[in-house]
Amino acid sequence: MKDFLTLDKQLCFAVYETAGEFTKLYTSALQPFGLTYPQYLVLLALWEKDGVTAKELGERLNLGTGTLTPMIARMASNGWLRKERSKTDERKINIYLQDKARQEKHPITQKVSETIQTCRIELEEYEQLMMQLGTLRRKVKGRI
Amino acid sequence: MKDFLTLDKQLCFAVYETAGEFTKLYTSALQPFGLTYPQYLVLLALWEKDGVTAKELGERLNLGTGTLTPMIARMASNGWLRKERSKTDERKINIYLQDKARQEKHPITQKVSETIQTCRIELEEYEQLMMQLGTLRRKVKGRI
DNA sequence: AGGTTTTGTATCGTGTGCGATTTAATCTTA
DNA sequence: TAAGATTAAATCGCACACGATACAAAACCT
Repeated sequence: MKDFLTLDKQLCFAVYETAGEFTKLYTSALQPFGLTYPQYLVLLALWEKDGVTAKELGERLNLGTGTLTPMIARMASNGWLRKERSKTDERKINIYLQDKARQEKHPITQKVSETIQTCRIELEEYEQLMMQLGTLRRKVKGRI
Repeated sequence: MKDFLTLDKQLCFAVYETAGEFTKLYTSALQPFGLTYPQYLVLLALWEKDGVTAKELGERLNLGTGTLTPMIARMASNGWLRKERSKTDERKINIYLQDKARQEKHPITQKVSETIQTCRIELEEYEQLMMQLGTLRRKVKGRI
């Protein structure tokens, strides 16, 4: 416990660096489609459930309106999605995929899948990490 | 292997989210000192080895000049560090800690250490994660 | 119903993060 | 040694990411 600072430095940094490497990998895979990594995460969320409000999307992705609003605007102007003010509650914005996003789903996911597979991550490794990162994330989040 | 896309989504997102939670935790711990999380990482690197060039620092932190140059400028104007052009090679910039950074080292690391300890991360968990993240990072980095 | 509070978005300012370009200094090599 | 290549920083443009603030619509409340 006495070298916790050194250790801590390494864990926070390990997560920080790994996230950076993922961003670079996905950026290169997505670049041909004119998508950024965070935009791809938005598409992933919408491919699972379309027509959600900005708030729901933000909760799903852990992003606030300060990040999402301009991002949604960019993606709308690039033809990926469409904003529509809710009829029943004028405060809400519903977000819908456009045809382009539905049509490109397979090529995009195919390309990403191929790219990820070149990393040769073992299934066991994958599952362990998912579990441990989940535990870690909950602990870190719970403390704030 | 057939649900790799779904799994993949979850791993990249798990790393992405965890990094975000760390950022929030550190941001709140460092805010009293007027430091951001990336700036704290710069200090950590310099506390270990002072007087390095911008390039060395960038390699240590995995950051390019487009990120580091303005960050160093901000930290210099906030009194944390000092830039000095190398005498022997005028292209290089050496970066030195200022007194403030040396004096505040203990209070800062103390506060961070306390904050991290509230997460109650087990040593075993910690070491496993460090190892697995290292492996993952190398695999992801190696593929680009 | 009308005032208050809450809620959902939008906007703003600051700080990363990155690829591409630029500039100046150093190194290479013919 | 002078032209060309390489290297180290700086600069630029774009896209997150976040906290704070603003604002309008809806809900709440006697």
